[in-house]
Amino acid sequence: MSITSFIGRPRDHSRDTAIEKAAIELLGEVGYEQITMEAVALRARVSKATIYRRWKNKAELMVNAVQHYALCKCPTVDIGSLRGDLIEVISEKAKSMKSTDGQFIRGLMTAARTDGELGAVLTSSLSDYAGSTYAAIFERAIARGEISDAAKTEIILEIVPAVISFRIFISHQSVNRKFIEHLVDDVIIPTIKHSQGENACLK
Amino acid sequence: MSITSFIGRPRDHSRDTAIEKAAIELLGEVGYEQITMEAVALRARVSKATIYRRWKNKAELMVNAVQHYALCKCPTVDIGSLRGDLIEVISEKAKSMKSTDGQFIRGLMTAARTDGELGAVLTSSLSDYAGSTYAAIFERAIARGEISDAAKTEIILEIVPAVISFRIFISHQSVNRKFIEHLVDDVIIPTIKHSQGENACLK
Amino acid sequence: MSITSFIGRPRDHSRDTAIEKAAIELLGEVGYEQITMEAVALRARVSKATIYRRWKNKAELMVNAVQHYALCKCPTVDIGSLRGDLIEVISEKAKSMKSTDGQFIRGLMTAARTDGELGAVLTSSLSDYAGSTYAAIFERAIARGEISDAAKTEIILEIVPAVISFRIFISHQSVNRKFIEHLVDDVIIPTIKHSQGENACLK
Amino acid sequence: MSITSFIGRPRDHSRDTAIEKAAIELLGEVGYEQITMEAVALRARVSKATIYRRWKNKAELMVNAVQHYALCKCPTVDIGSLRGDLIEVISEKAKSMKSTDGQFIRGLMTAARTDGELGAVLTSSLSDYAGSTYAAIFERAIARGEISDAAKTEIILEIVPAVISFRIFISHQSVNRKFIEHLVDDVIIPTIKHSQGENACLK
DNA sequence: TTTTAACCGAGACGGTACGTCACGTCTTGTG
DNA sequence: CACAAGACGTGACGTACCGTCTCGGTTAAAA
Repeated sequence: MSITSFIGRPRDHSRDTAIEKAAIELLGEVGYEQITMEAVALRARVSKATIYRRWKNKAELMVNAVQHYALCKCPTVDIGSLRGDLIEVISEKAKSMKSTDGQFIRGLMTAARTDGELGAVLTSSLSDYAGSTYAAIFERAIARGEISDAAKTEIILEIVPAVISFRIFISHQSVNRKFIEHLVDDVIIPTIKHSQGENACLK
Repeated sequence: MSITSFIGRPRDHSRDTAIEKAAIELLGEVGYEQITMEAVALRARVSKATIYRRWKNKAELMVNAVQHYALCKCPTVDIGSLRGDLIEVISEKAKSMKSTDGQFIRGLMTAARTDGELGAVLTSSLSDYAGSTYAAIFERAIARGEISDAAKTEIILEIVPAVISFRIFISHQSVNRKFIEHLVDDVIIPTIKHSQGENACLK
Repeated sequence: MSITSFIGRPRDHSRDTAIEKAAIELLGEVGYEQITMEAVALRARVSKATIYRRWKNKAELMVNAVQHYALCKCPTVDIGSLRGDLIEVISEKAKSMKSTDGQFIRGLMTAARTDGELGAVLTSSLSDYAGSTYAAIFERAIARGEISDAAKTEIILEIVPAVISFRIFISHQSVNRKFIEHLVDDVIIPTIKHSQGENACLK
Repeated sequence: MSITSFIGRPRDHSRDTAIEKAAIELLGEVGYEQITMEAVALRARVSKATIYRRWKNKAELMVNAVQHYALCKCPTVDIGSLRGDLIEVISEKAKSMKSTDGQFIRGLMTAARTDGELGAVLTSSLSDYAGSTYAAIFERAIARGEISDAAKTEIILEIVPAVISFRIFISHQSVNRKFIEHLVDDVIIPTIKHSQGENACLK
């Protein structure tokens, strides 16, 4: 008398991981549409049928793979000041986005287009991915008294990844130290200060 | 005896337009990678060879098509105040991005991925596309004395399309009136004021 | 303590029959290579493993199934004359071959191709199948004194099924009454008479 | 002003031949269902698409290939007597059927099963193949006066290939000299004589 | 006017990946 | 052990699209 009585040979979930791992690696190496299901299967030491038993096509596989991967990647930095932390973490994100992670975003967008439903699923994973890192920074800034508890920081969580990905994927401009400092000093900080009320200037 | 002397039947440039038109239509209807060169040719009543004589591949065709299309779409608004103009034009852009133009951006991103060189080409076209509209708004605001000549507005040209496209294509959140007002009031205006110097607060 | 002492659950031989029955049915319905082991298993309410525990592959299963099926189908006719009996039984055979049994032959040929060894196995089963019916007819004809004991009838056992299956499966000509009479009157009877010696003509 | 105005690049019919040639060769080498479209394409130095542009599937390709091949293979023998000619040509046919040609027949039957229409097409090709050879033999026998003009030989054209293919493909018995002589002496010759009238015995 | 070379439509072609399907094997839990 | 259920590796299938090519035929500048 078992709780879950299953029937037939159970799926080997280690294969799920192997496949997603292979997919992620290839995504970083060759880019979304250069990826071959054959290649994924080969690298995961798995048959194509086994992949298609789990995901209905390439797009679904890739999105799921990226999701799972993204969820366990939350870099933390602690320079000691809001400005320093922001510049540091944005630099990190930009760097990673330029390399492997960038392929994720591209892959996600392409895949999400095919299946609208994947878009929603994507949202949460990406927000989590981007959000948790910044949230920690703002919390520490509040703790240090740099900014007040009342500061509305949500919009920052949107602006930063948006601007960076736009630069990298669309306008193909470099996201260098100078730009990041400009972004932090002239957009983010003023926005936060403004959100703390008119007296923000008087601080 | 001219510098470029050519012999033979001259290229029919009316076909260029027909092809790009077909490409744009299909982009809006089915999305970048569902587009078939066969389908473009069919709709443009043109042979595939005629397309490939003009563009070296699908990506190039699409990017060029979008460029030409974008350049002739610069909506103008004139509400009478910086805030009003911004809210109005952003609303417009967001609306258009949600429909046909949205496919452009996606198409562009996908296409740009394939050929890095296209990215650069893309940059200018998109900046022009987005930029000219906002530029006019800021100029009028300066003329009205709302903001000083010294205001650094370039970064706004980046933030706005970036944030909007991120919402629409990636996080799939709605870009409604409330959000746009939030963006204008709590990010754009503060950023501009800040760029005018410390005395911005005193105004 | 027996010579072959086995341990564990004994094989359920009722499943052997169920599987062969399913195989035969499907053979008649869809033809040899449209048959799926999955389908056989499903119809026999049996698992694929159970089939493969009994036969080493599809070909073996099918041949065995057909063998067992064939052995229990020996129509008997008794018109009262050699000519009448022959025409009658050939008509019957032809009719059955056109329907279900036809698939058998095709199946057999295909199966036999894969594994040469199956050919031999097949031979006896088919001879038995075809042979026993005709043998009875000739015996009665001998008993009636229509033909002598010395008549060599073996070759007839080969010619009749060969010609009929050739018509049905290869040349796709109809095997009608007229043809059968022609075959009996102008080939079979002369052949038998000839086998009884020179004096056959004198009869 | 041309008689046949065609549109588009014309099919390279040399490829038709190359493909069919490759198919025939492979049929002889590995047998019908071991043949891979990939392998055919490779050997014919052609792409798979080119094959599928001409035939809708493997079966159709193979049948057509065999047809074209069969039509140009009509062995001729001339020993000088009906009996000798028959034994000779049957031996030849049997030998060839056991090797390469045998694969044809098998392939044909398998393929014909899938598409009923192919059966008809097959008929003529096979009759021609088998028929023309025997026809020549009987004509010479008539010319020599061995048999009368009235001899009905059509049924022989059916019996011989039927019996031989039955032996080879179904009952897997050898078609040796002894059997062929038996067939000729005890079936074919008596049948022909019988067809010449009752007085045949008196000759 | 004739030549000439590029243009054009149509579609064949080589290539490559796709997603599907069936075979025969294997791995579970249960009887 | 047998058995049901079904995952798994393998390998062929037939399809789709890309970008190239090869035809017959057209078109306008050059000769």
